[in-house]
Amino acid sequence: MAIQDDDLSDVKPSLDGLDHIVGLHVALAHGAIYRNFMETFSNLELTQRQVTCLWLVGDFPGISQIDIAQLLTMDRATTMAVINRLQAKGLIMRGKSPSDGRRQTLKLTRTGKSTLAEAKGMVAAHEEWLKGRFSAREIKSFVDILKRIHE
Amino acid sequence: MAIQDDDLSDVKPSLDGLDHIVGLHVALAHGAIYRNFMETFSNLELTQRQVTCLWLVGDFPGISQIDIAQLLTMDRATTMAVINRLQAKGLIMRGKSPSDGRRQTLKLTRTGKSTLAEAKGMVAAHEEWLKGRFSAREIKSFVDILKRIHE
DNA sequence: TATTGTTATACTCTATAACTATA
DNA sequence: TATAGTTATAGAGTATAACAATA
Repeated sequence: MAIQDDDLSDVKPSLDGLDHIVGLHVALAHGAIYRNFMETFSNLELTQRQVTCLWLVGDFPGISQIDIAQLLTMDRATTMAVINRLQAKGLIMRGKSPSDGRRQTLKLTRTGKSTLAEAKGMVAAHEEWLKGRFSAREIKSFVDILKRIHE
Repeated sequence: MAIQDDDLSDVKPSLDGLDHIVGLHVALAHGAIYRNFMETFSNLELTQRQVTCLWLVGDFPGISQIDIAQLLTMDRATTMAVINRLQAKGLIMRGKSPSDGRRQTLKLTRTGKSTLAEAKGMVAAHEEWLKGRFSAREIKSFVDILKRIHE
């Protein structure tokens, strides 16, 4: 008689059967990075997405929502939601574009500027946690592959 | 007089200033993979997480929620939510563990088994999309690094 | 006391659809 | 017609806190 398909009570569960799924490893690594990020930013109460958007507005004052959406591969409405949260926190101002009435111009508030500066320091710490265990060569190879996936 | 900090109207926004942030590339790659996955699974209406849990239950009939939570680094309540969705779709059955009354034993339903088989074929297609552009050596190096991040 | 499941609650990200204003 | 922003709505994942049952 065949073994019952539920006769696995003494088998220790593992991910072995899924080990070849690259997408799973990406998802798990992303989750680990996400958790360390949130821990690092527990004081500032900012998410990865929010810091990234803040950083972009800092780098390109007057940037529009659609620009951010395209750079981060987000939907217009998704971008709207993230920017709304940053505005509610008082970090970003919306204005009208003088050249194109359809566009918003996004800029950092005074608070936004100082918060971004602080956030950059924390991102550096978080990145050190992430990169510290790898050689520069490994990081380069890793980022090259990631870019070929998302670009 | 200094240049105004909003005098960037003719600058094309880019991610250049964030290019050194490894975590961002992981997030963007994860997003790209997520979107292709959802597209691939639009018929089956299953997410990455759901397929992963279904696969684990298929590999280890009788597995408990806490086992899954630990393998995928999820909270107990988060795992509960995912399993609830799979049960609502009729793919998973809950039972009592005979040896430990605190534990649930999770098993696939008949529908769950056929759905998992179908899902595995689609995961293969999705993984081909992901891995097709890389050499076996690149994939190995990539997965090695991802594992060192999440393990 | 510790573990497992459960429920309640909340927040973020994600997207689609439809509407408004502008180009 | 096309683009940008907006609003409404919905679903998924994530987590914390507190409770019940069990070990």
